[in-house]
Amino acid sequence: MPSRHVPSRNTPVQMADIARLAGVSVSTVSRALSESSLVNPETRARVAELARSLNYSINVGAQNLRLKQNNTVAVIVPYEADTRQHLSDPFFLSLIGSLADALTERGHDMLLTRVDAGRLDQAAQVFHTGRAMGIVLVGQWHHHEQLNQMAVRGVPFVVWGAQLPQQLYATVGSDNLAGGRLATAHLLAQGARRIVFLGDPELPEAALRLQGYLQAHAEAGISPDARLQRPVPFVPERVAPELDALRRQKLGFDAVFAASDLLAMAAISALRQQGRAVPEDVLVVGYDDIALAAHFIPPLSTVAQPIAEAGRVLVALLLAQLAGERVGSRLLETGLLVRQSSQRAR
Amino acid sequence: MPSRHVPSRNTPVQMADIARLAGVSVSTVSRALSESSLVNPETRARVAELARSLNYSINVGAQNLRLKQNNTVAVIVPYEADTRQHLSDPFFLSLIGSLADALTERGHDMLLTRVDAGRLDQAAQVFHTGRAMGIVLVGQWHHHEQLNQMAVRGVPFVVWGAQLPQQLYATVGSDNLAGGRLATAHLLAQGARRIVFLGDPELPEAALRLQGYLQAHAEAGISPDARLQRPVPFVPERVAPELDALRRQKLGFDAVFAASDLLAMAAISALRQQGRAVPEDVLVVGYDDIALAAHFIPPLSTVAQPIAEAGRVLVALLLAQLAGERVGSRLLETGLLVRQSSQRAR
DNA sequence: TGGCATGATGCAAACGATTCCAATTCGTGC
DNA sequence: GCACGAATTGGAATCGTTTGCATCATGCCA
Repeated sequence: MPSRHVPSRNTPVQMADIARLAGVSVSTVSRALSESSLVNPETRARVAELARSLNYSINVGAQNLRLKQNNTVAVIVPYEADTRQHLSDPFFLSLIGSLADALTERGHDMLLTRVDAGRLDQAAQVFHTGRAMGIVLVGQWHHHEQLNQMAVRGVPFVVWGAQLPQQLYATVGSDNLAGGRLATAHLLAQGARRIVFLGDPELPEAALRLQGYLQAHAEAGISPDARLQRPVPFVPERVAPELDALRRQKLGFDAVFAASDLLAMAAISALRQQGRAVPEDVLVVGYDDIALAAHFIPPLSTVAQPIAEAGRVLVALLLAQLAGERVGSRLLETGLLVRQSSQRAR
Repeated sequence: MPSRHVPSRNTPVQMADIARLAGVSVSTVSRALSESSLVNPETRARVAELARSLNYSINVGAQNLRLKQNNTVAVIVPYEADTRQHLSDPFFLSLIGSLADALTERGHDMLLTRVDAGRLDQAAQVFHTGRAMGIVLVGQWHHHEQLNQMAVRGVPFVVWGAQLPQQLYATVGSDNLAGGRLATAHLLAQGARRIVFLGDPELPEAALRLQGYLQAHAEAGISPDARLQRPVPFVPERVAPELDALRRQKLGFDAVFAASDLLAMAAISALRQQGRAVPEDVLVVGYDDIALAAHFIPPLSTVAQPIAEAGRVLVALLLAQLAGERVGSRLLETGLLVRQSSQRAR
């Protein structure tokens, strides 16, 4: 029994159907639907009405093929194959959300893809197969050379990450150096003298934050203990063992600067396990300003990255590049948000 | 000057190019590349080699058009137009990550789209325009009727959410009723007697959790104070005002059951502001088991939803549906994770 | 009334692949 | 020596649109 409201068609209606019913040719239908001035206003209205009543929607695949166009952008998230790590860091997820918003705003489709970080070159496939007009690469990466090759081959893409020397592609990222310096200077100003750095310096972004950390020390005339710089991957589970190791090695510290909020929260939690209170015994600053940072206990001081802006800028740069412009990298401003986790109780 | 490694072509290489260079017809190239047994093994090898050296990749748009196929799945996230709320709840972001994993595993592309929750019917466009073979709808929704209509029209889709009566489409969701009951029963067992419920009962999922809350009370022979059921949207900023209102109204309570971890964390934070400690003064249980729940302070008791499984099941159901099977809804098991936030200090 | 600009429409060739069918070559059995 | 089947290959139609070009009717002006 057919539905009461809508006659269900098994085969999708297409221009030819409308043409037949309207008694015109497909050419005319095509022109009418694209508001061409070549077609008689009356016919145009008739066709438009018919299309609407038939619930017609154009086949974008065919359209794209004919027009050699495409308005979908691929957002690619590399993952570490060895850990088979899933998409989980709230910051990157938020960035994806932000990209989704920015792309929808501009009327583009977003193709979300994950690729093995080791086979990053195959990211270009999505472009070469014509599935996407351009690529936004988001996430941690150590594959500078592969990206340069992609750029040489003319694949349009932008990267969320750190700006490196000899770089043939455009990146968007927060000012990691300044961020690291801000956070560390703040901790020093609060009286901290032995500050642990948590983060993976193999990732350019984290490396720059570490550099900022060192720079702040230099500016304050303090030479940091290198043993307090702890290379940990961005996985919260790895934090507690690291802090335990510090304790076993009897390396005292009075503050922690973590290269991500997730690490910072894990650190606070681990410290609590050790019986050390934040901020009373140890000061902590994170990085990212994820949604939960403000609601953490204690509220987490952190270096804010402008996420909403990040999505917009990434998209803008990609589109500019596609328009033929020669675009440079963009550094987004970072700001230090001082909350309770880094304020020495009076 | 051409690149050292790869001659950069401005126009993408296609079958015709290979055919010309190999001295065969496009038909043969097509067959060779699809490993057809119709073509001579030698020619096949020659063509394959040529394709590889030219860095050829097929144009999937054209292929899809010809084959009337399509292997991209649209993941649609409705948003509330009035609040213009962005994609931010960690749970939904994780679910998207899980879907991305499940789809990549099966070799499908994922198109991420946001639509105005008021215009949910236009979600079907992505299907009708042929951009996607099917749809996964994720997120909060109050649009039962619109979804039923989509189902009637034959749009293939599955929904993450609650199972409702008179439902013509398939949903996947955790057992919200059981989850709400588990959490509440646990709080009651811990000695709580006045339990606040935080969540928006206009959303079917939250409504079921509330129903579980009531059911647990009934089973314990306790009649809950209706004034403790607070309808708040899933926005952390709305929690503190709600708890303040409770205080002004002098409605005492000794526990909180929040319909999401985000709300629970906001609640703990707000309580702390009021000078009430968790779990010493108030017990708290959340819902979702987001990554941070375990690292919160105190570690958050919560009802775990199996996120990784959720993605896999959603995809499996959609594909089954596309294969012509008549699929029913699926309820995923929920488990209560008791951490410190709900354990009365001894 | 004839010529011509103008407006509205249709035909057919693309876009880049797949596949049915016909054509060609070759080997083989009678 | 001829017919027939198998193995390869090419030609051409097709998927659903767009668009250059040709066509045709109409109106206007001389």
